[in-house]
Amino acid sequence: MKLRIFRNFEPHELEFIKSFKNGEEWAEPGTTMISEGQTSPHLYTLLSGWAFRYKMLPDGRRQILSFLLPGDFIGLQGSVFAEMQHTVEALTKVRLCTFQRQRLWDLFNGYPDLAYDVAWLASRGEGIVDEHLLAVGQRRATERVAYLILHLFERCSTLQMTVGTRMHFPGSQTHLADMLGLSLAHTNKVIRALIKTGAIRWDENIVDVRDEGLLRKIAASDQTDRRPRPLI
Amino acid sequence: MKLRIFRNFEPHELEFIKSFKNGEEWAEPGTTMISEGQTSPHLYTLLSGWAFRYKMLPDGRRQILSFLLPGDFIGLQGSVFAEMQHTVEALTKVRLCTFQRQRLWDLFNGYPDLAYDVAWLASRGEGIVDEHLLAVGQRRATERVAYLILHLFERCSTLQMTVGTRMHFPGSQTHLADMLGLSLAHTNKVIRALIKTGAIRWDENIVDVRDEGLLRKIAASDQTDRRPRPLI
DNA sequence: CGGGTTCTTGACTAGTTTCAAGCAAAGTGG
DNA sequence: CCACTTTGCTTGAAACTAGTCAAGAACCCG
Repeated sequence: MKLRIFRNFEPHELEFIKSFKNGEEWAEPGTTMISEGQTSPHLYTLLSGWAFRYKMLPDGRRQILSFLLPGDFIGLQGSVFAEMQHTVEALTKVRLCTFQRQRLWDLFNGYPDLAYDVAWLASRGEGIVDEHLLAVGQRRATERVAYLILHLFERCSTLQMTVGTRMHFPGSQTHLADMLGLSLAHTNKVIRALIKTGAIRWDENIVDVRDEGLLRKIAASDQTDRRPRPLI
Repeated sequence: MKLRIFRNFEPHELEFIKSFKNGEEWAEPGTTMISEGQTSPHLYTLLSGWAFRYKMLPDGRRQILSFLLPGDFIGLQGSVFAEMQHTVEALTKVRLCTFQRQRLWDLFNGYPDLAYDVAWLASRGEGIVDEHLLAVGQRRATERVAYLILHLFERCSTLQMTVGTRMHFPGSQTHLADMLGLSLAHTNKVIRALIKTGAIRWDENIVDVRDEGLLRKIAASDQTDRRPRPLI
């Protein structure tokens, strides 16, 4: 998986990444990789598959904070902090690159460029959550759904996980609802309505962005964001 | 301002911080310190006063992403990224410590402990936004307001900006509404209702948490978070 | 072939927004 | 120093968005 969206690394960096790397693991869909309140001994990079971060209220209401795609760091917050503030769950079967959390310190100590990349990824993560907060706080239901589709489509597109105007979304509508702060029933109605406008199609987990311009108009969105990213 | 909530620094670190530091500035309330889409040459640390980060939709709807209190970094995202993804505005008169953005690289390069602290602050920032997203996405109006009061009170308390159970909140109800994703009118009604429960009082920008337990119960919240933090 | 998800839809309800109006406090300018 | 404007707070009534409840259909799994 050599994408030009990843920046080039120096030989010594690659060497460190190799040594930093602890191993690879597979996790089945539904696996909880990291739990809120716990101190995980590992850090991960998502190599393939989808995952998501979420928080829950005592009574069970769940807010999905973000979806994680290949290249995303998992558990960084927990390694800088003491305990994780959120839970991470695999949405599909997932391949992970595992790191030892203690070695993060070595990284900061000896590999400033990589440390910078880590900060970059953390910063990018916050940017994504900011964008979600804007959507959930200010957009109405239809706009929100349209926004989320565009957001996911753009990220997938960067990772070459799209085929033309189509993208595979492995989550259920419940996942969308929990991400958007909407009820399942209403999320469904909005999706149906969006399909009727002709902006998208939606069959069997395949989302087809038929009319991106229209979808953007519906989302009340202008944002575009395609910057190169580091790979760790 | 020597608080024990800040960690101790090594002499060489203090020296670098001094050299890293570019100067101090004052900004009046309402000043836009950093604009979305722009590349600011500076990074800031908030030394005193309140500020807030926000994003807007094309039609003017505004989502406040977080409030910034003394010790918080401003513009970190923009310095790691190319351009800022949000706007930062002073809520009160504000004292800032300014840094040259380019020197952030020197920091990562020569001061891994400080770089780690920067990552820590970035990570903490994301945690705060996560918490807000949970609130805006899942809590209903009354719970949200209660949550936000508790959140601000705790942060102020850590910074010793509270007096007993009272805290000065320099924002207007419009700011609260824009943070919570509620209309101004409804925010006001909810605040009135909260006062009636006896959980809080609210006079002239002074919020008095009369019954923290009750407020927590209303917020459907358990979260507490008082960890030591680095000062940069 | 059940039994369990996920999706779909409709009817009803409730939480929130919108609209509107009034009031108090704080500026502003003549 | 007094209109006059502006800003922020407060409240009520009406409208509407989204939630809740309920039930059926489609699909998958064992």
